[in-house]
Amino acid sequence: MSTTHTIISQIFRDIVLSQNESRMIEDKMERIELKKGSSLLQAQDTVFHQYYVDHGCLRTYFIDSAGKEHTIQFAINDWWISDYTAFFNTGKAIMNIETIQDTTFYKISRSNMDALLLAIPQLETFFRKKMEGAFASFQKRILASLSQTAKERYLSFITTYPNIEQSVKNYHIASFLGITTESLSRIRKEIAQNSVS
Amino acid sequence: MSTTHTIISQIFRDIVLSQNESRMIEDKMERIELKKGSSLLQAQDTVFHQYYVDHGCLRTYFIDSAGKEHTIQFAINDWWISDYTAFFNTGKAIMNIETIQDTTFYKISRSNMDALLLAIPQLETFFRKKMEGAFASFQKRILASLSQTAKERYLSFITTYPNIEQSVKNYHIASFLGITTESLSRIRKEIAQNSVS
DNA sequence: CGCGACGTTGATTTGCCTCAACGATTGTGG
DNA sequence: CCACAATCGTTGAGGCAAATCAACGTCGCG
Repeated sequence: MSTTHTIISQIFRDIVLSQNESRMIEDKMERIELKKGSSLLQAQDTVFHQYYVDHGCLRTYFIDSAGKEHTIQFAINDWWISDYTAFFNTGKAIMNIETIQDTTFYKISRSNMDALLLAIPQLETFFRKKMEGAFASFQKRILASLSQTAKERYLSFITTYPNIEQSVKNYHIASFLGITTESLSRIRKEIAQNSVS
Repeated sequence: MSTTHTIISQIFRDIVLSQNESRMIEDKMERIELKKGSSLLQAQDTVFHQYYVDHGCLRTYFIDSAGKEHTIQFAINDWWISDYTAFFNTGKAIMNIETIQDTTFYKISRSNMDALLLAIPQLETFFRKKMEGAFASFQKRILASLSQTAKERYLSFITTYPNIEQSVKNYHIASFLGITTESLSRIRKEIAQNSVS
């Protein structure tokens, strides 16, 4: 059993695949290793791929009209990531994707994915579930941004991503939470002080 | 051709359905008319249905820990709406759904939908596309909340929903934008003044 | 070692909220 | 159909959370 074969059964462990099906998928995905700070996708590019992170960390971010970066998603171990809005229509990206650590990931193109979906119908369910999960987490973020203070959002962030803080820069977290680095720094200070007393 | 039959071909006009298929769908959907201010779903309810609006207006909102309402989505003509996070898992709602005008809509249960998806595979694509559209609009909202001021969000709101303003109360719009009614009022005043000068 | 990137802290400003009062509009019963 | 109440929208004063601007530590790396 090859290493790649092993990773395929790991990625799709929710469904049962024959050896043949596994090999088909393996053929359509490409393994890539990149150093920290590499760009995978830039706004205006046509989005052909989605990515599965084996280890390391990717993030999607977008740059607003004032030139500020906003992090939309971090992807660590076992997460899928892309600019999905563009990926679904094979349209132009509005987001950027980059590695923020040395990262090993697998990529699959929209056309290869469509072929696999036809050949292996169970994958339809697999990707639909991933989609529903992503949808739910987006909704959760909207609720959070409407109803929570920056401090509350930070606390729930470190609960959701308990180990991410060592991996990512302060300003990445700040841009995910929708605040400045200065504000994040003050929030951390406040939390540290409260937990001492 | 019955009225209901007509509406079915209207709802699913993106795909081609045989008369038989149309009738199958018709059997699984229920037409409902409700007066303004009626509740369709409350938080904690198990979510069994999604809804297609024929005419009128529905909204989903959630109530945060401080008791404040936040509008997540308006649904007018030809929109689908539900608490999708819960609908997908047949789980408990965190949102509420109500009519904010006299509304005619159709509802379909998860189990009936699953049956239809099996019987009419094209529907899989139809609903996936709807899903992708909803996903994109959620993403757009996250971007907006991260990068735009209340005034900018209001301006893009009235562009996106040009005719909704007559139908919905000020405080519904405010709760959608994540601001207070007072702030919305001031924003409107400011815009009116600028357009005069 | 020294430079650049990153994080922290302080002073000030700003956008929006809160609280309060007051018009405007809508709906309802007599 | 009018009168009155309830609901909704507007305006003002004051406050607060977070942004901005600026300066200064700190850490890692060539």
